[in-house]
Amino acid sequence: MASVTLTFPDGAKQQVESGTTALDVAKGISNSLAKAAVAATVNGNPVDLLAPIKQDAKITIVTKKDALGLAVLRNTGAFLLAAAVHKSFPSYNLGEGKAQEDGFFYDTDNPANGENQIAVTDLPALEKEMKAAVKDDDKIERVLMDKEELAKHFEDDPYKAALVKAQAGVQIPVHKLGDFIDFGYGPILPDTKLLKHFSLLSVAGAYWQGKSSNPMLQRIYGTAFFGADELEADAKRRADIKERDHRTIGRELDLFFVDPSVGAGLAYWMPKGATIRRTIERYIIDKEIANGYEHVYTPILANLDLYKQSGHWDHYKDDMFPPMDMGDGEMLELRPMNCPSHIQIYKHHIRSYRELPIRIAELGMMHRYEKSGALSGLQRVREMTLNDGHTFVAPDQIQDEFKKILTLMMDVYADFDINDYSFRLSYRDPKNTAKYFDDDAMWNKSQAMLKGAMDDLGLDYYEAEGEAAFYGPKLDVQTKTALGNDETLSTIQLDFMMPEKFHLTYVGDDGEEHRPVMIHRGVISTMERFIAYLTEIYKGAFPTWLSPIQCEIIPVNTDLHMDYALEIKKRLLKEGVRVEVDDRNEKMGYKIRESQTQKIPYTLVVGDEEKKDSSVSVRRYGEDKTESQDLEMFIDAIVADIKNYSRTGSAKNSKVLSALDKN
RNA sequence: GCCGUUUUAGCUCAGUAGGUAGAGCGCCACCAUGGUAAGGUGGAGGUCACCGGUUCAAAUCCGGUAAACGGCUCCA
Repeated sequence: MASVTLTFPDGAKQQVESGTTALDVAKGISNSLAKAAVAATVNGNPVDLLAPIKQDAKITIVTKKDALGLAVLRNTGAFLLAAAVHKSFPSYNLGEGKAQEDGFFYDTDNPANGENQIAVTDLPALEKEMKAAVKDDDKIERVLMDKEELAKHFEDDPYKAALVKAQAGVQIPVHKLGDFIDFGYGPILPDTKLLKHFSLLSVAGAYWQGKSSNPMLQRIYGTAFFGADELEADAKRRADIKERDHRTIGRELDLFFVDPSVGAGLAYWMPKGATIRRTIERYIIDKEIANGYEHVYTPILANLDLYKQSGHWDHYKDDMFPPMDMGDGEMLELRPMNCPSHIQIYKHHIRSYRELPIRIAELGMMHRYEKSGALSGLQRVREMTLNDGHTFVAPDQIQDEFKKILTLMMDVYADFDINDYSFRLSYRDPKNTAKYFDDDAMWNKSQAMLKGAMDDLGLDYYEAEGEAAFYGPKLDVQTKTALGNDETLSTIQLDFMMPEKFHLTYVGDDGEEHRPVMIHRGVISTMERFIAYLTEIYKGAFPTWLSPIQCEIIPVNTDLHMDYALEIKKRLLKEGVRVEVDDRNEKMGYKIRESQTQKIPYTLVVGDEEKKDSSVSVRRYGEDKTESQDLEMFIDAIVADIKNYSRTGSAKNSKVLSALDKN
C-alpha cells in the first residue's frame, strides 16, 4: 500500500498508510486524544473521524473543546433526528438538516395532501426514539455509495432526490444507522453515545432551499451540548431571553400596545412608553443639531409620482400601502421612506458649494405594508418614525462626512451604553444585479470607497453581498435582539443614484453646476425598533434619564408623612425629575414591592426620622440595602445621574471611538 | 405572504363522553396606620376572537375569517 505524509499543526510530519483514518492517527498520538476526538480537518476541510486519508495533507484533530466539535455533535443530532423521523413516520419526506449557530434542525414533509405535518406534540416521542439510539450507543457507519445507487434509494423522496442530483462525483460518502441512510452533513460522530445532552425545541415552517416560491417543509429545531450543565445553561439562557422580550416588558411596565381590531402593526404608546420615546427624541434632535444637522418636518403623504421618480415604487410596490385615488387623477401615497422628502428640501433653493455638506434630518413618520407574518411587537410595525438624515456632499467630502457620521454614532452609542455590535459592509449581489441601480462603475467605486474608509480607520468589519440598498452600498451596524435575531441599528448609505434621478445640483467655485452625492444615514433606527432594543438590553430597567418614573416616594404613614413626601416631590419636580408619591392606602412593603417590580430607579421611604432631619431613605432599583441621605445631597445625586445618560464608561472607551479620534 | 400552533376577565391561566363559566394577580369599597418585596374582608368585571354550520343544546364538534406566537421569505 502506498503511504502518505501527514503534517500536524505543530509542523511535525508523519508517514502513514494511505487510507488511514483520522481516528487511527489520533490513537497513534495518545489514547486521551482519541477519546476526545470528534472529527478532523484535512487541509482545512472538516472530515469524519472515519474518513480515509488518501493523499499528503495537513491534519488537525478536532476535539470536543473546539467550536467545530460542537458543530459535529449537532450534525449528529440532526442525523439522529432524521433517523427518528424516518422510523416514526416512514412515509415522510426529508429535506436538509444540520448544525447551526445555537443548535441543529431538520426539515420534514408529509407528502399526503391535507394530512397533518409534524407538530410540537410529536417532539417528545421523537426525542425518546433518539435517546434509545444513544443509550444503546448505536454506531453510525460511514460508507461510500454510488451516486446511482443512492439516487435509487431516494427515488420516492423528491427533496432527497434533488440533493443527490446536486452532489458532485460518482461516489458519495453517506452515513448509515441501521437501515437509515443519509448524506450531506459535515462530519458526524461515529458513536452516538456522546449525544447524551440534547433536546428538541420547536417546529416551524421553512421553504425548501430557502426560496419562497418553493414548497414549505416543517423544520424541527433542537440543540445539543457535550455537557449536561451546558444544556441546562442554554435552557436558562432561553428563559432569560423571554424575560427580556420587549413585548413582555412592554406589557408589564405599561409602555405600549397594539390593538388588532384597530390595526395590526400599529402601535399605541401609553404615557410611560411615550415618556421614554419623547426623551429619546429630544436627545437625538439636540445631538444632531449640535452636529450640524438642520431638522425639518415634511409630509407623510405625497403624490405617488415622487416615489415613482425615486424608484421606491418600482422596488417596493408590494410593501407599500396602496395609493389613494383622489378621483381627479391625483394619486396620493403614504410615504414608505423620507429620502424624496429631503430631496425636495434640498431642491427648494439653488445650492452653492459653500453650503456643503448640507445635513437634513427629521424624525420622519412613514408607513410600510409589512407582510402580516413579519409583524412583531415594536420590532416590525406598519407605521414607524425613523431617525432619518441625509447629507448632501461634494464628491471630495464623502470620506470626511463618513467619518463624522460614524463619530456621531459612536458618541450616541456611548450615551446609551451600547457595546455589542458589529460593522457590516453591505454590497450588491453580484449574481443578481438586476435588483439594483444599473451602473457597474458606480457600484465598484462606491463599494471600494466604503471599504477604504473603514480600512483607513482600522476598524473591523465583515462584508455581505446582497445586503445593499437598491441605490447604493452601505455600512450597517448590526446588533442582536433578545431573541438572537440580527438587526440593523444604524446605517450609512452612499447614494449616487437619487441625485441623478432628481437632477440635484450645486454651483461650484467655477460657476458651473455639479452633482452632489447623497449620504443616507440613520443613527438610532426607528423609535419603535430602538425602544424595543433598549428595553431588551436594559431588561426594562431603564437608566434614570429614560425611566418613565425616576423616583417614587413612599410615606410610611399616609397621614403623618404625606406633607413631607409632597414637599420632596415639589422640590424634585422643580429640578425636572419625574417623581410620584404613592399615596394609596396600602402597607409600605406592598408599595416597595411594586416600585421594584416597576423597576423605578429610586425609591424613597420617608417617615418620622426623615422628616425630623430633612433626609430620605434611598433604595436603588435591584438593591436590598437602603441608605439614609440628606435631602439636598439626594437631589444633587439624582440630577447628576440623569445628566449622565446611560453611560457606564465602557462604551465611551471603545476601540472604535479611539480609532476615530486618531484619524 | 407561506407552514405550524394558539385565541376564555385588564394580566397569567384552569375548564372534553357538548348541558349558556372558574382561580390567582390587578381594579373598587370597607377594616387595619403599617419602617424596606404581597395585611384582612367583601364587590364589580366575560356574546368564551369574529362569522357561519351540525345539534333540542356549542367555550367545547366542523368550516371560514382575523390576530398573536415560533420560524421561513422579505426588510428602502
